[in-house]
Amino acid sequence: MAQGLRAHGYKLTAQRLAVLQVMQEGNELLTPAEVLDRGRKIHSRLGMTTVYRTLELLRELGFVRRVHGAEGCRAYAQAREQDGHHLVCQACRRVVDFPCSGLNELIEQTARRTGFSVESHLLELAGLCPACQ
Amino acid sequence: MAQGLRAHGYKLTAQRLAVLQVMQEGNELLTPAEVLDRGRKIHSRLGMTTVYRTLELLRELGFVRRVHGAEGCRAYAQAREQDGHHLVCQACRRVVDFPCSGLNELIEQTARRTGFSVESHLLELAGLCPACQ
DNA sequence: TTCCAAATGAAAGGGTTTTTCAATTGGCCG
DNA sequence: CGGCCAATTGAAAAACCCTTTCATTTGGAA
Ligand SMILES: [Mn+2]
Ligand SMILES: [Mn+2]
Ligand SMILES: [Zn+2]
Ligand SMILES: [Zn+2]
Repeated sequence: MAQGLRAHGYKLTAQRLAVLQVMQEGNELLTPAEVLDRGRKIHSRLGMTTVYRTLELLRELGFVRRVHGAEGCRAYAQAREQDGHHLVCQACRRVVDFPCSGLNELIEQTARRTGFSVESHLLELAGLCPACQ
Repeated sequence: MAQGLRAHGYKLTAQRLAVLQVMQEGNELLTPAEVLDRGRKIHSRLGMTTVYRTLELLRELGFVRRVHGAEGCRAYAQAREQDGHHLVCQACRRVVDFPCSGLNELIEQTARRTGFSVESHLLELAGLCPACQ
């Protein structure tokens, strides 16, 4: 996945590798402040600005996805599934991916009924993971 | 809809009526700042704090819904459809509602596969309205 | 009317995100 | 290998957004 950065012409800096590692290690939802905390344990010289920039970069490359849950509106989680969505545990913030399938019918029907062209969608599920139920 | 406030035991203040009217008049996405601007034309003595409080109140009562679109993460739009979702025009910010049907299968399948219990979901569509296409 | 809990908003507080810009550095090239 | 330079970084400041506080006002019941 670090190779993905190279492949897109981005430099492999210690800061980016630290953020990358943080996002790959856990499977919880992480705020930028939490990514900074964890990232500094890997590379002590890491600034908040870089965390913000790197998370957005990883998002553009499809390595992480942003989550707009109840728990604040800016959080990130690893994107395991290509073109998938997140299901978040409300208790422990664990995240799992699920594939985006079964939405097409709803989207097409809505487009037909409203005359809109649908360009993108945002779907998130929240609930309780097996351990927290 | 003002009656809805009364029915739930809330006072009918000029401020609440102004916010209510603003949300009912247009069919665009509105940020709290925009609601304040428009609301002040109806009731000049209206504060930002009250706008925030009233929008959240109207949301709890189901009269408006919050939208987490690309265009900032806090915006509100009138909820015409009970238990529906929003489809937003990326160009002019016009909003239409659509009913939430056809998601159950996806949700149940995801719950089964992950072991999570799904308590809530967030779904938004974005695209271009007929006029903007 | 009188009365009071509910409602309001100005001001202050607090946290988050972005901008700026001088210093640093990854990686290409000779 | 060095040298070079555009890309990258981060400290500081600015901008932004939202919430809390609390003295004052007010809707509506009695
Ligand atoms: Mn999808
Ligand atoms: Mn729904
Ligand atoms: Zn859990
Ligand atoms: Zn439009």
